[in-house]
Amino acid sequence: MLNRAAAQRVRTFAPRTDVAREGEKPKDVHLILNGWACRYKQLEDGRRQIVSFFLPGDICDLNIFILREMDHSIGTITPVSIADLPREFFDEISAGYPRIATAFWWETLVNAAIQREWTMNLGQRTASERMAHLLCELYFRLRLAGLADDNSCSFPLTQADLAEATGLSKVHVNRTLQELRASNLIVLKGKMLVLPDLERLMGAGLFNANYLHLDREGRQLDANE
Amino acid sequence: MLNRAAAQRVRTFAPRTDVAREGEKPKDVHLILNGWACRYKQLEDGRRQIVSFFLPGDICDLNIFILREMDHSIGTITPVSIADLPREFFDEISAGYPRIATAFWWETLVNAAIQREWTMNLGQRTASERMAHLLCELYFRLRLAGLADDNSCSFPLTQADLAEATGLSKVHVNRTLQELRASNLIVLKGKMLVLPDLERLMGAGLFNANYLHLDREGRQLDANE
DNA sequence: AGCCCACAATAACTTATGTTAGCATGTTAC
DNA sequence: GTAACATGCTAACATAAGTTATTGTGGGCT
Repeated sequence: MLNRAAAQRVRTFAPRTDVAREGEKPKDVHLILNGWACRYKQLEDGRRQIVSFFLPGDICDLNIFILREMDHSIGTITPVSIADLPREFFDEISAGYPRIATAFWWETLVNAAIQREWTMNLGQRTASERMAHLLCELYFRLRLAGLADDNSCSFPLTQADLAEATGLSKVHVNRTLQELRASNLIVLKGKMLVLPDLERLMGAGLFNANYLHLDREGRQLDANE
Repeated sequence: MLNRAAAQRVRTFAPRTDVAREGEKPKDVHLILNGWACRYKQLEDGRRQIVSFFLPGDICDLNIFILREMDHSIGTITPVSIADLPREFFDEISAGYPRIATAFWWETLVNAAIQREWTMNLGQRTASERMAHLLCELYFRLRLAGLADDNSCSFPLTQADLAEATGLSKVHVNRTLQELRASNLIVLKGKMLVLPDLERLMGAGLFNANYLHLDREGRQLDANE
């Protein structure tokens, strides 16, 4: 179903380019087929915040076309291929396929939960907790998408990206990563992340996976674990 | 429609009590009829973050019952009355009332946008920008709900609440409020907030109302302005 | 009235994180 | 191979925000 719809229109983007910009009228819903992207917001003076990451399989803002204009931008991290799902696609589904419609609500609610957790992350966690937490989240999500090995995954984010996502300065991100390395919690080198002791990293980040709602019926079976 | 449904079951809560707790199975959707409430998350060591505020007319997490368990708690600030909307209510609506279903999507998407803006707020804005921004948001939302005068509104949050919402310490919240007072941007006393110069406060908070999506068809007419 | 308690205000001091700058390393293009 | 650029690393220093503690203030009880 999704695959058929996705076949309708696929576009590819170079790394570090915008897929959609704040202020534009949202048209289609985007399904990430491949690569990493992010949602970001920017202040007039240039300060940027990455507010979420999109991994393969993620859908950007279901039904976003109900709003008049984008309040954020979407940009790529790596090369990305995206399927554009038109409005009619969703109208059909909500009319005729209640189980799929429910799955869409699920996706929307989980994304909202992730956004809340980010709020918590930025508001309450220290730099190293925050970094550990973010790495855990990305690892879990990648694993769910079948894109992580037993304790490692590919990791295309630069320290500058991590800075924009965590609200820390680039220098402090570097310090924080050194600290996690020194504690043998991570091995991060050349776009590859290894987590030798996920349990301890989760502890260090006060990470509780409940907000990812991994327990949805049918979901658990798809995950590679 | 909403009113009829709301009549089904209304409960009242004392200030500073929980309406729902993290870990519980979500059952109904809550519609706030009266009073202020908030969504919050808590770390094992007690650190708390308020991740959003609920004002009268707000709906907490539409279709939340699709998830297996709550990943956050809902607590009251003031005395609150709440209507519980059962699952069947939403099933009926999405089956038979597409315009109302669309309105629900709108509510959901705007809440997501607010949550993103909070992420930005915590990640990039300084303490006083952050505080100014939060006050602007609450004022705009109250005005939309018909609960604000020309330049003032009732304001039941304590400095401790503001600290938990902004990720600042109580002491620093106090300092920050003093600073805003000294610049004649706010008058905050006895649960009443006056904004003598909204334009300047918005400037101080780098506040851009676009994320509230006040421009929805039909919405603008209801707002008291 | 007088007590209590939550809330607000300040002060003195500590610390986490930001800033600026310079250098090292790696990757891509020609 | 080497220029050019992006990314990563480190150091020295500056500052915003946190911490602890004390005092003030006002509203609600009995």
